[in-house]
Amino acid sequence: MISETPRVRFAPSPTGYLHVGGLRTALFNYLFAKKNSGKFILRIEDTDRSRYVEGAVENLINALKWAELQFDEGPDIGGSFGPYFQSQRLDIYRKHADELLQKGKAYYCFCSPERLKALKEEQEKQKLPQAKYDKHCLSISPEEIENKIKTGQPFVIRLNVEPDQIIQFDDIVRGHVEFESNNVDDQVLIKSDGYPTYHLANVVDDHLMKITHVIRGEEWLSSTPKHVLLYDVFGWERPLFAHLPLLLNPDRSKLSKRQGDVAVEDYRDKGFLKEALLNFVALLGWNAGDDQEFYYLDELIEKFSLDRVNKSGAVFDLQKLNWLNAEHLRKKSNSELLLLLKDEISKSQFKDRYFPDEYLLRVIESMKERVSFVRDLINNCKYFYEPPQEYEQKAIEKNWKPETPDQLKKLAEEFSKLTNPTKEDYENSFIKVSEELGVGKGKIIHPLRLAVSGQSTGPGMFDLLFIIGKNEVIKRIVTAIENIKPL
RNA sequence: GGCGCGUUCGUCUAGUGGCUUAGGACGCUGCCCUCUCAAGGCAGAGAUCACGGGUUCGAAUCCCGUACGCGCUACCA
Repeated sequence: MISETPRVRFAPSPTGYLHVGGLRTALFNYLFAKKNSGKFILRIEDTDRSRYVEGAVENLINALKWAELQFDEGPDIGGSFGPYFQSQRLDIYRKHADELLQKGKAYYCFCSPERLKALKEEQEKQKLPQAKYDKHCLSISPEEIENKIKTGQPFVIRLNVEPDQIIQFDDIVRGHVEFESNNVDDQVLIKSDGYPTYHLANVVDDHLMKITHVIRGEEWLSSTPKHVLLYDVFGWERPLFAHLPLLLNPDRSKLSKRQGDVAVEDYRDKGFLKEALLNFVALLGWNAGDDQEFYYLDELIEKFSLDRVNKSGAVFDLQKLNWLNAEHLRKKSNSELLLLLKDEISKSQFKDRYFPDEYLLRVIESMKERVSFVRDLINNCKYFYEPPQEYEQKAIEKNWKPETPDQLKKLAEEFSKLTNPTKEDYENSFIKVSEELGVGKGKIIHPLRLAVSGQSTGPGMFDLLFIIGKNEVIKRIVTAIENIKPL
């Protein structure tokens, strides 16, 4: 056994933001660790200097923290297997590459990019089944190597893949997988800038950090034979592999920026709740085998298992995400929603206005079943925050009759007689007036709604009146009568 | 091109040889509830389980082949 306690890692490269596919990978690692009382480690794979992005690591960590996927070891919190930035472990990789060099399992290569390019073109022209490096530098004598290095010739270190081998491993998700070593290229291990490639770095680090399960996206499946080879050549025990199905665009290609939002930050900024995003992404490629679709994080931990992960890619379906968001929002308590709403107000056009908690709580109670996002608690019912700025034209045409102004005037008069009216008081007054006028409820209720809210949809009429309050209601009725001019 | 992986309603999926006239969810349609919009309830449309061969008394489920899709094929991760 490698270790009693499972240790897993999420190893993103800092390219600027956290991809939702990355979030799913992080989540599965996290769930697996928590479920099995293991450790969840964050490691930054920053070995490509040309792709260095300022602030990317901070973004990554912030996104993970936002989602509440707290890691046990990582860049900003440390741990006993650090450093957790690969760029700070260069000497380690070099040392291990040297070991391979000594064992004859790796070799220096001085080929120029031009020769490599020409080689590839030549191989393609000859229609060779697969294009790979021709081991040209394997035959250079030790003296010559020493000389080239001494004179400052740039070099890389390549893995010396033995031909005619069968490389096999068992993937937790996909079962038995095998490759022929003839199809595996002599992969560069150390680049000419001295940095390791992913292949070397991830194997060395996973071993040194005692990673037991490598849970990552399917795009890595094809390079797993290289990794397996490295474990064997170092004489290390291999971790278990689990390759997760890809997240897909609607056209079934790998989820990409070109076809919509892919950054976790984008979804956060659009107002998605972290609970909903996590819940949604958990269901992409995994299910517990029952009909449950609504989950909180702790339930996911409870039910998660790698052997219920699917093999085929999953389309990222926004409609279902929206539904889950509404579902999670409705399940939240009003006081929880109050905090979120106040935060949203502070970012809205009403940021300078004051609304008592008690008032907002009423708004929430009346609206929570009707919205999908916290910000809808403002945008779908602005009339709770300011008088109607305009009146829905279609509703005017449909409900504003010549006799309406008089009827509403009568209602306003009746309302003005009330002191501290409750919802029921409004209703009683309303019934009284409609009886006196001899008109059906619906004949006045729609114009009333229009006058008070400017809209034709919303919470129950009497809730609306109660929340807005007597004086304001009367004021709005008067304003409406003055301003609504049917065509 | 090579190698690898995959293929159940539009989408996410259940299904591991008979319980399946293939179940659920999102979305869609209709009805109910109702002052509107939602929520909720009910109903409906929607999958010859990619295709073709086998194995078996019996296959979405096992085997083989084909097609299609996707991934990888870098001194990117």
